[in-house]
Amino acid sequence: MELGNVNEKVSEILSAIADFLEMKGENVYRVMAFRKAARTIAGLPRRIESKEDVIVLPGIGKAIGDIVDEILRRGTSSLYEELIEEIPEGVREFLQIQGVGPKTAFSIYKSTGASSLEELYELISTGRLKGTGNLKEKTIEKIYSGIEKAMEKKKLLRLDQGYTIYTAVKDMLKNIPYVEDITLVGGLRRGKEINSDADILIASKEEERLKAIIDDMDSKIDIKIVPPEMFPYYTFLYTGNNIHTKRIEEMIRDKRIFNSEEEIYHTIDLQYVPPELREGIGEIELASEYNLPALISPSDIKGDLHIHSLWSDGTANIIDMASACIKRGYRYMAITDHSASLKVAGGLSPEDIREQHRELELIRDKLDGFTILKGIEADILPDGTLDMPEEILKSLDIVIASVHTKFRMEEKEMTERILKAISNPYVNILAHPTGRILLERDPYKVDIEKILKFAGERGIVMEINSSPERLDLNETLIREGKRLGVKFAINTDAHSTNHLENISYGVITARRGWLEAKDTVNTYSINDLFNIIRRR
DNA sequence: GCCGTTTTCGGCCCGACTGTTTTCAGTCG
Repeated sequence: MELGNVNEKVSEILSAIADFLEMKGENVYRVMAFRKAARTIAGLPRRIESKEDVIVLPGIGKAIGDIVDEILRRGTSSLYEELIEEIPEGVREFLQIQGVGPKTAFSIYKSTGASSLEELYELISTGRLKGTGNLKEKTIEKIYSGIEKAMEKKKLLRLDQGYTIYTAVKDMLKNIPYVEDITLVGGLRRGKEINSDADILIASKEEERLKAIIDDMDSKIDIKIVPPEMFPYYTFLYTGNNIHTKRIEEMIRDKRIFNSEEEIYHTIDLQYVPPELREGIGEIELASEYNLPALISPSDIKGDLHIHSLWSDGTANIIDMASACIKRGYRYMAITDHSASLKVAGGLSPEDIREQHRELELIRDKLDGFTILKGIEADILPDGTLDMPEEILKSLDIVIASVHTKFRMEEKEMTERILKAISNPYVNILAHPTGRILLERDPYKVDIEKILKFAGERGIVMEINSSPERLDLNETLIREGKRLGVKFAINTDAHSTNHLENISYGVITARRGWLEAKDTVNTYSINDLFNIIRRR
């Protein structure tokens, strides 16, 4: 088994088992147990070595422990093998189609034998899905449009998926002596949240030899090999968008040999433009005045203000989350579990909150120089009220509000709903303000301009959600918000200690939005942060 | 499948929405 990927592999097999069991109509709690175990293991900060490492974890007992043990020993599980004997692995892809769940996926396979999105697409295109199983016209239509989206999605890469590929390629090539340098270029290096491929640039004098090695790589990897002396120039050329690179190229004329990317900009008397800014939207003018924003960097972050724990749907307890934050050099974190109405996420009732606070008091005393803020991620109900009584909100250090239900409201309604919620004097932060899930769910219809304006005027902090699946706000909205005087919080919305690492995606997105440290409240000291929050 | 400080069996995760179901099954968040 590949080093470092053990947890992911175990987690992947467990979640496949969950999917297959669900398709077969197994007891939902058994299914949930596998799914939860998969999530817990994926979120662990340490590589699991043995059964003993996992059976101590919440939600993992002897049965799943034995399965993990088997995967660790032989790389797979006999339960998993039995299941894919019955249902081909490709049938799981059907679950990615909007509106298709385990039951429909299984019945499509049973009645047609289709075992991949492409096969299913072919069946529908040629009208052969009609009359099979109990699928009627409207459902088939829905599947048809969903399947195109799902196939499209298969071709695209989120930021995290792109980095994973890059890391793997880098690892693979690191011991080849004639690979002199390697870098990410293209949209991924600029931090774009969705890309069609991972553009990678390699410096080598032995293009042909190298080509033979990288020839059969994934279609989503685009590798270019250039002579080492040209590496800085091509790094520049393949990184910026067209507008940016064309303008710079006109300025540098025919010169191609540089010692570094920095030198390219300095040669033409420009300030060095960081990759995230190379979008051709005014950065060159600012660079010519040496007046680019002093972009925020990961080391500016002093704390995370949106963190879940075992109290709701997180997979780690509060003390473990705190330790992980301290390890990152943070000075504070806010525990913001879900509130009561979000039943699926184990939302906390007012009584739960009081109990959680008793635990927090105990932990607080043990942590020197690190502050845990008592918080909540309160659900914004359809009418714009929060599902937490005022007396609880009053007792908290920080209140995050967010929408988790009724996504399909009309724009006017949704805008009013959110405005009402952030008018609540106890609300400090609006979390994931557009609700999008990249490649899965569109943002809800909302007049975001109006929200940003209101937030700017009233001192509501807008969240940049660092989860690579969300990354809302995007760079355009961040710039717009900044113009309207909005302050931001770059949060991870961590549900496990591993998720804290996602902060880098939030920071790169903030940089694309031209943010500086001072625009972001979680770069402030705890006292300054408290001052901002208390002003509400 | 997991869990338990009155339980080793019997609860866990629920409500809204949608489609073709005339009384509910499947999906989603």
